[in-house]
Amino acid sequence: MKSTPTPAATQMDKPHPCDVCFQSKFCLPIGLPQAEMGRIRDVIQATVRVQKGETLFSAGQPMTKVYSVHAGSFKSYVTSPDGREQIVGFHIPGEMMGLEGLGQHTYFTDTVALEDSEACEIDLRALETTTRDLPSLQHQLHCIVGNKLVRAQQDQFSLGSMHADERLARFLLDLSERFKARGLSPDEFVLRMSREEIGSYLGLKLETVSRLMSKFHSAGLIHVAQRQIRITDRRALAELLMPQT
Amino acid sequence: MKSTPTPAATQMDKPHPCDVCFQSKFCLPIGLPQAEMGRIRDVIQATVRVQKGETLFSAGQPMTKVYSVHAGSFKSYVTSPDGREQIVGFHIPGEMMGLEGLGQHTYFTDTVALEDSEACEIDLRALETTTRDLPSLQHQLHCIVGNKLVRAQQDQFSLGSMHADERLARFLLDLSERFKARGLSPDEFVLRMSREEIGSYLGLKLETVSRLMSKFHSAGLIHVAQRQIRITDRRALAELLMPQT
DNA sequence: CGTTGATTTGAATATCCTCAACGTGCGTGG
DNA sequence: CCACGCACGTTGAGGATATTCAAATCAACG
Repeated sequence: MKSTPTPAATQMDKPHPCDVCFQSKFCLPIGLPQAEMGRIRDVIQATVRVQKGETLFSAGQPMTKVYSVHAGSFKSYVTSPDGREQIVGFHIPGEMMGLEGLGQHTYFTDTVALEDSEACEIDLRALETTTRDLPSLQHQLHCIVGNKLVRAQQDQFSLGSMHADERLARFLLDLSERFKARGLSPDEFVLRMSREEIGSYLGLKLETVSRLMSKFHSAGLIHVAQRQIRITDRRALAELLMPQT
Repeated sequence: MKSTPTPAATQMDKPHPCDVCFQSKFCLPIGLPQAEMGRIRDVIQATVRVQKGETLFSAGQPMTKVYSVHAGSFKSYVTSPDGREQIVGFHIPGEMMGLEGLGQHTYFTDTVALEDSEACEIDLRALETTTRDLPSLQHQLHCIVGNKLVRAQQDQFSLGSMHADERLARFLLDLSERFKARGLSPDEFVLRMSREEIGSYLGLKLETVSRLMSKFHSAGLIHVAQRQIRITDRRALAELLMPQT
């Protein structure tokens, strides 16, 4: 399954897509010394292909790797003893998955591809060793987990304090921003997840999500055709998040 | 404000209370070489006293330190642009605060003492430097952030998939476990936060929390007298979390 | 004691959910 | 190429859960 055959150093000019997660604007700026970039790349072991619906890793499994999305998209969900599932995150290219296993060395979520996708494997041992040598990589890792924690807190806010329509608006705007950060169109994109999956993530039922999509559509905030979304009135969508105005 | 005057090495026999967060059962077992323990202690700079209601750090502030609770308790909350507040966590002795700032070097929550409390300051630079030299400390830090991420996902499950009574039951059982892990009674304890604060954390209104406390009380699950709680039927409380049984 | 803030309790309401029916798009196979 | 079936999505009506508003009670503290 190894699909990174060329030594890292030879492709310095053309960044490997997996570097994205180490170069996000929130973290280190691009432009590290080449030697360091080479070593950072070396912790990326291989690229695995995962078909739509297939599981990348499961809760309870011993954890030896973290992953970054190379192409496609994934969902992560937790399952309670009585079988209820809650999606705790969607992942698009450049984002890391599996970090919550850092402590127990056990995955805590089931992570499944939403479409045919590819993920980069990063060996945990190699990552830990290399971060010790390479302060810039250490900092990068801290950035990533810090931002994961921030995102989790934002999700908590959404679930705990926002109304259904605000949650959906935030979801759409957040996705839009993330696409933009990856160089994709922020205004027009395809949802890779079902209404039910969106609902699970937002703590809503699929019917509620559907109703709100229709409501946003007829209010002229977005154009919806199945999973194809176009944001037509970003400002109004953003204003939903500030109810008093 | 410095209240750790004695060199770390001289008090090896009697662990400093702040070590707890570096020795949790979920992370490294106690019993590191003394030299390492000494260096780990050295990253703990000082102990700050915070009076009830005072702020330890605020969202948006530049972040140079993380903190661990030495004594007392804290709440962390996020505030939206329109002024709504959502408590995203309570912290008891041995737990770390401020880690979500790792990425942006900016705090993302307001963290406030629920009672007169003490927190240990840990300089971020010192922590980063020392973790590079000390694999055991690096691993410890990874454990802590990993467990933070797991906890955040559990909170997301609670907020997104559980009913009000289940959320409160989980809250009480979770607190109970954390007290137990710190050597305190798991069955009888004092809530340091108001009904409103519990409600904020659980995504409920204070009246709902109050009603459920009363309901649990009359159902014989717990004994409630203001903020004094005694868990009288742990099993029944736990069964609330598995609705089908 | 009287004031203040926190908590409890009640009644009416709103939001979101459940159940159910219907529509739409897409792939498969005739 | 069209028809069928199936998964997904939409829409409606009624109901449940948690909220809002309001009032009463309790505890702490000067």
